Amino acid sequence: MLTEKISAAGMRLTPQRLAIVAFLEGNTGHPSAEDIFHAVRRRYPSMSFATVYNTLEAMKGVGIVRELKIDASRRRYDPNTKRHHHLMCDCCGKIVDIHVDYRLDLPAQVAEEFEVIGNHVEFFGTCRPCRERAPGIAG
Amino acid sequence: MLTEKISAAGMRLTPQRLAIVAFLEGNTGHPSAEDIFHAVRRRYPSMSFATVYNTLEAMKGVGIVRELKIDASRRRYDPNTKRHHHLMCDCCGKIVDIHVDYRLDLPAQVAEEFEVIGNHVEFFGTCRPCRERAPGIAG
DNA sequence: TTTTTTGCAAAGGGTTTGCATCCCC
DNA sequence: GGGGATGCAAACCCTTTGCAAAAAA
Repeated sequence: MLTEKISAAGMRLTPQRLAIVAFLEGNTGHPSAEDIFHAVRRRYPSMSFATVYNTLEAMKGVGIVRELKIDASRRRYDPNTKRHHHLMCDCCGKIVDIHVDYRLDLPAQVAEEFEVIGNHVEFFGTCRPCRERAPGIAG
Repeated sequence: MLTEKISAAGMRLTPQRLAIVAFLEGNTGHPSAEDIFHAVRRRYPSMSFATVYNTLEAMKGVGIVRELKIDASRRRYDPNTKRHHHLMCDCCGKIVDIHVDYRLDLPAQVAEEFEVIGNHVEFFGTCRPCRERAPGIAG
């Protein structure tokens, strides 16, 4: 449970955080801060953007969520911290998880200059619904 | 030359575009719109952000430049359209090109649902200068 | 009680837009 | 000359900040 990770990290368990965590737990939709804000606001009408961003930043720092840079116009958050990658549809923007562990070695020359901690692969292309909706255009 | 690609694409060759292109040609620094704006403005004091963004958007649409999403707080642009990947230093933010052609196959189940057009790998870690500057902290 | 967290509202930074003018082709 | 491109300024969107009030531990 994410809640356990939060208190284990020394973060306080506030109802707002519990609500945010409840929304994120098992969520594979890669929600933005606004998505989270609106979803959580239904239960906590006083919820503010500041709290959403504060909480996400704190959880990010403790490794509970991951910030995705796959969308150029907003940050998205992923509660799945297991190593995985993403595929984004150029047409509808849908983001899909891919659980594959690729072995990606750097050229020796580069490896000398950088100590790699991790990697992330973004695939881009078109999803089947988009292809079927607009054949020859979407792809 | 990028200028040839511009006119070949039916885009007009304005002095502003030539200046932007001159700055981008061979530039491996992954500049942001603001970087481009300031660099070009030295020669063309009337240059506006609108023109920079218009031009980048147009060039992007024609495949002359690529928009990088590696930086969460701003878009960066890469005139290198050859297949390559990037490594970003978590510490100083430096972005380095990696010219490797990885073979990344999707799981069959995913491949049925998505037609992949391309991929991009982001490595994150620490560059040598950062490690030497703050050993044990930076990495 | 102590320290963190919240919520508001305003500010900040990057990007986009509307529109009159300009100028490449 | 015509249609695309420019430049300005304002608007927009997402994110961050300051600070007083509230609440977790």
